[in-house]
Amino acid sequence: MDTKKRILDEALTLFSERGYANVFVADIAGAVGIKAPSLYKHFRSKQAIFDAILDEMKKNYDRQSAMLDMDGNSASADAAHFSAVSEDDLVKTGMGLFMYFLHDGYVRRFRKMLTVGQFGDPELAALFTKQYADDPLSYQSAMFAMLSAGGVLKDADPDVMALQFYAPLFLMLTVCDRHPERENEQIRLAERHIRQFSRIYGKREETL
Amino acid sequence: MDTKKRILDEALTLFSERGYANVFVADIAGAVGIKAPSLYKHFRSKQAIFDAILDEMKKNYDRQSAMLDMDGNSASADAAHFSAVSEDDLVKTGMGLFMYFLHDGYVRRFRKMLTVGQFGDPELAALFTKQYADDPLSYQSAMFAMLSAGGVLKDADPDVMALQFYAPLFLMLTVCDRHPERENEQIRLAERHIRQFSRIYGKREETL
DNA sequence: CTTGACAGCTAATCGAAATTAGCTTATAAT
DNA sequence: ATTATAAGCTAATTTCGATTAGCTGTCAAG
Repeated sequence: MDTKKRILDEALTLFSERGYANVFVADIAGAVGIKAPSLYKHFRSKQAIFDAILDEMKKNYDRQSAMLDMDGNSASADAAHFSAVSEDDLVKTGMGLFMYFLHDGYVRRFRKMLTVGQFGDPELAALFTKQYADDPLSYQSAMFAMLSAGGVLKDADPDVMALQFYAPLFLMLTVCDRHPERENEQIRLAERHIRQFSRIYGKREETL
Repeated sequence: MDTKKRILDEALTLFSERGYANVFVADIAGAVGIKAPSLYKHFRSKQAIFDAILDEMKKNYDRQSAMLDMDGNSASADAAHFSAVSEDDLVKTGMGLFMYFLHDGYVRRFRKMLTVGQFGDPELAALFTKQYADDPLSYQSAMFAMLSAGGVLKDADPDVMALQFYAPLFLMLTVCDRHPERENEQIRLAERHIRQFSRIYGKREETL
């Protein structure tokens, strides 16, 4: 029935673990519980499976970023939202985002697949940069600009603030992707990072 | 003559651009100006070429990190070195490091190769994490600890300072690797980052 | 001069993996 | 009941890319 979906799902897992070239159609079939030739009842080729995953991902990302206001265009939220943000608030939302990226099976596998497959394919490279650099930075930059305007944070360059807030989370994600056993260590570090960020940029004088 | 070296050099370029599996021995041979079978006069197999690159890289890294004191063990430098560091000093050394990582052909191609090839191979994943996360962080953490002790910077968690200093540079490197045309934009951003970092953590009150 | 190692070449060979052919069964609509 | 379609299987077939065989020319040592 939904064999087609199961194929996409298992293929994504395998691609994200070993990369496109190191996954054989027989592996995908095996994971689904069928034989390789049967895959061709559902997809024209191995490449078509990959492309289908990509399409689905793009749809998902658009939906998700619409939901989270994570895309670059969002000047939608207004300053009121941010006028009363505490350190704990920042930690909560920051860690929430981090944990979501870290643990959501779909997001995670897709990130790994992109990391693996990107070079040589300009389209993939662009997608990677958009999703994991430009969009988050642009969203957070807007957010920090409002936090500054709202008097919650110091009045510093919001692009740089976004960079200093987000880049550490990105680096820790890449570490976790490669070494799942270091997850807890990285989660603790992430929290320390956000707290310190909040103290450093916060206007209120809290103990340093 | 030094055909062997030329093979390693061209292979590294190709691997870094397209990944191991997408490079054919014929491509490497072609880049060197010979035919595929002739490669086997110099290396036992395609894998042997890859391994040789890796070995050479490890040697280079050890030599280089000994030179730059970039490895984890270096508590060697003493506080005196750091007792009188200005914002411009930090910018100069930080940007120097950034530009070196960005432009040095060898370092750059190796980083891209590791990025591409890492999953599925635990040894490569470990190498990547060591070279591009743990070692720089640990070195810089030590450095910031001294800068704090020396009264140059505020007295904050040095691990987090290192993370907030280094991770943005790392993120910008990955952007540049995928989109060379954005290099200048990223270089400017890197400088803004370092300056702001220095102001935020600096003890002297400079204009914000 | 001649011999042997070296580095290159062309023309096989080998192997692995994707894809196709063609058969079978089940199910659902006519 | 019949038939068409979907989805699976086994057994080819095809393709492609790594590797091997075996020949050739060069050049330095003797």
